[in-house]
Amino acid sequence: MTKVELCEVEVVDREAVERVQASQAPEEELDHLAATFQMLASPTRLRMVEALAGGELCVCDLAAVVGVSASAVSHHLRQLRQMRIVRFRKAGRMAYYRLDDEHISELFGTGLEHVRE
Amino acid sequence: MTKVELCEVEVVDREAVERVQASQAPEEELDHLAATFQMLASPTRLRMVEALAGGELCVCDLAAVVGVSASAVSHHLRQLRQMRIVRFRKAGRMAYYRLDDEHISELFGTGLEHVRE
DNA sequence: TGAACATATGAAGGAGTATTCATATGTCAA
DNA sequence: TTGACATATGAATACTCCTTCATATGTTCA
Repeated sequence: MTKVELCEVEVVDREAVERVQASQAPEEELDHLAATFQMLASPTRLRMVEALAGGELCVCDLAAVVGVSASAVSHHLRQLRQMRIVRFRKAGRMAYYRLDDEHISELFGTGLEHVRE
Repeated sequence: MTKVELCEVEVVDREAVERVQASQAPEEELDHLAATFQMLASPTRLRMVEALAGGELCVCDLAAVVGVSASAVSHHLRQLRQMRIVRFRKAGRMAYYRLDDEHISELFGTGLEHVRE
């Protein structure tokens, strides 16, 4: 029996451990949530989110705001789309992006409050 | 003049770009915010945060809840401490951790709402 | 004091990520 | 229809991160 197994078995407060374990969200939900926060874990993408909080923008203008290439922005936008952080509408050859819902700006705002305090 | 420079200069909606750029948070704040979200971008740390949302726990019990070694948990806790996601009190050789403030569970809750909808 | 223990930390390997470059797709305008 | 353009995407490289293993620190108890 290794030390690791001991540590998992000989908990200090077994009741608390079991209670907390029982209330944990399902694994796929936590994976999804982690992937969502991962999208907000990049200064470039945060700039994009902050920019879109002010209204929709096309890819080119978004690239200008955050100061990276349109290619890089497009790669980021695909990820943000996949995690439903942003959605977009096509208008001819342009694509206008906006935040998906109010949860996103709420996350941004709460996070900013936290780092500012 | 390269294509990238063109794309940065020839924006579609110059006024929008300048307005949005002017309202962007300072760089060090966005870096800090990105690092904060990074802390929430791991299923293991999210489990830890969710566990601590139910009250304080010692390192060993936290390791038991999330199912990783005490060493791994300790490494994570150090990062979470540095970003002020958690704080702790020492009691003899034990260390009891809790969430730093209500922003953290708010972020967790808002994020969970988003992925569940 | 010395052994056992809870926690902390340094180093390292393997996995994942961001950006760039090159190119593809689809749209507009001449 | 052809050329220019906005956006999208695949591949590759450089970079960062998570976990494990080994070890250190500090505390309790015999």
